[in-house]
Amino acid sequence: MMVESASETIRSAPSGQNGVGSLSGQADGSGGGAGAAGTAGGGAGRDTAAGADSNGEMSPADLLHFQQQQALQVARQFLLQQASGLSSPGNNDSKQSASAVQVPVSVAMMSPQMLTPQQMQQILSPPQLQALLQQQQALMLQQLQEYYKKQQEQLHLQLLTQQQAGKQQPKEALGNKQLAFQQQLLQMQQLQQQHLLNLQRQGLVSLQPSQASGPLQTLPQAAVCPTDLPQLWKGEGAPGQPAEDSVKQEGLDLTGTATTATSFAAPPKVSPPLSHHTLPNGQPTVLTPRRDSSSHEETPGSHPLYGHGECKWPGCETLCEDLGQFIKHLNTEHALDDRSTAQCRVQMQVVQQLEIQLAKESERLQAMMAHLHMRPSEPKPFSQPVTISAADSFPDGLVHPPTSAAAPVTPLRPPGLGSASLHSGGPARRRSSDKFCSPISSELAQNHEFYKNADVRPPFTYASLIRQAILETPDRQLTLNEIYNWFTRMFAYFRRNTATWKNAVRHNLSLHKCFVRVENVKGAVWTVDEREYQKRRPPKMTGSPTLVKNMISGLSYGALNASYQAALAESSFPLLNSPGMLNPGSASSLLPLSHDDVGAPGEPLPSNGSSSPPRLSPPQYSHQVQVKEEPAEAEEDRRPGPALGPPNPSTTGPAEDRDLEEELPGEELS
DNA sequence: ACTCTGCTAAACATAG
DNA sequence: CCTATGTTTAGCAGAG
Repeated sequence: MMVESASETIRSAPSGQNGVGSLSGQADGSGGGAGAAGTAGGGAGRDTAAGADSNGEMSPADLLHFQQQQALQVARQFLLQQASGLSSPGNNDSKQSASAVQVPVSVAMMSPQMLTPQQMQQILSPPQLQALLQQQQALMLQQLQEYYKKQQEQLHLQLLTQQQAGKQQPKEALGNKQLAFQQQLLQMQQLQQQHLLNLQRQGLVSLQPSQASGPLQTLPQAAVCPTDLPQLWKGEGAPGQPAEDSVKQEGLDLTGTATTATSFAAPPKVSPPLSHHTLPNGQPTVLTPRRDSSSHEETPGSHPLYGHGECKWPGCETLCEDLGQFIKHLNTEHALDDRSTAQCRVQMQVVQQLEIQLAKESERLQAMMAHLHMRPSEPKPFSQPVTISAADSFPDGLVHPPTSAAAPVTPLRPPGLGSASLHSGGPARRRSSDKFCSPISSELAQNHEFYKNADVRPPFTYASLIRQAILETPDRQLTLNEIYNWFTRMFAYFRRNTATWKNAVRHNLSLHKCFVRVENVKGAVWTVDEREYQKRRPPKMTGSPTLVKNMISGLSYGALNASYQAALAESSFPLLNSPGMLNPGSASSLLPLSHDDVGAPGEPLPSNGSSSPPRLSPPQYSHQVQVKEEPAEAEEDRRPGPALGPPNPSTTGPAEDRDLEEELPGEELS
């Protein structure tokens, strides 16, 4: 038990480095520095974004309420007018309605506030209603447009200033800022859409496509910002509710629950028009919704959902010869229906997941850079909007997408170290980076694609790489040649200079006691003695004082205990960080699993096909520890073995013993 | 300045 | 003899 918790704390130490973003606060010492920087960054970002947001002055909910109020007012006015037999000359609509109106005085005298829309409908004749609606529609649209225009101006202003400021900052920072702004923009669009929906819902706006394309055409379409999902689906369930309550009491609360259901109809409108690439105000904003999306071929005459001659609608891939055909296809196959909306929804989730991922990774990068003192690394606002979205992400147990987006996220950009370490080339003595390799499997897992393709020297020591290679296999043993293969398979860098690094590998295998050569039937294989490996690690863990401290304190109680904890820390933590786990959505469900897998450090990398079922995990782990017990190198264990022995079993408990039993026979084979 | 660690190079040994 | 595999030594460099 105690061990468990202890290992937890240890685990947190490396995490301070690796998962800086989230756990920054954890690490003390130097790690703490990085963490502090990271958090500071986040905070600043939040501020900035908050500022951007607050520029709106009105929250979506507020705006909606305001509009509802307006609608009510108009309605009241209308009723009053009708009741008093006055028809306002300025109101062209009133012409038709005036004659038809026979509003019971009793009703008219009722305070209009008491009227629900339904009541109004009962009271008013269709023509009257229509007139009313049109009137309101016009009014609201005007208001909306004014509001959004203002918003956009502000946004653009901000964007400009930010871009200028951003020039001195790292590209990615700028990119992120832009992203933030794009998101804001999208958010705005979403807002508009949402309002439209609300109007629609309230029956205040009829949504004939034709009509919608009229004055409303600038409102919805294209990008549905995932960030707004919650909003969208929650209806106006925004934080500030007081106004809403009052509105509801006034009777116009059609929205409430219905919202959730109806709002769903929103996205669909997205599909039909292809001409709408302009932004809300018709301004050809610089910020195209998905300007740097994968579809670079997005030429003027193209459609975001059309590329390489096929429909890019998720899961569609229908071939279309030309744009026209595609559009036809789009309108027929992906019209506004349940399926399309559902797909749209899923896509939103996907995007949202990606954005969350991006935010996390960015944050981590910042923290890493800060920690490395690579740059001033001012706090970047970028992560902010995403952060918000992340916070909101699944507010109300919305259908978490079947993790659709979850797993596939494979960051393909250079690992944390940034350009500095990328000068790979020559006799890179990037040992320093070894600090960061503590959670090697995590780092590897996350950037595995990157290393695989980029000719960049991995920031890991040969020893750790070899270990990783070995541990990745089901039986945690490899021949020299297999190790070579692993290197070349996993790292583009090791496809060159073979003589050099192979020599180094051999050298390391021989040199380090942690690598144990085991004679096999068909030759010799190499295994890892975790205990030895961990034993020599502590001094290296400069990056995480916490860990070192723990190790030291642990040593005082029992050397092995500490090293064992360290082993635990290293072997288990990375898994929590493995790509799949990064997704908040899936994390919760996966975590338990990962915990089980703790024993299999190699796990994260699927490449090897290794991995035996999870059940192996506990055994696996002890297995590693157990390796030392191999008869082959009994000599090594002798010294530390006995002394360390006692504490060890106590921690691992029976598992280890069991493993011993399992292992020994196998080993004795040789 | 010293030590530790890691990398590279190279010499050497051994087995197939 | 050649090659693959291991072992060992030496020098250099970065970091604490």
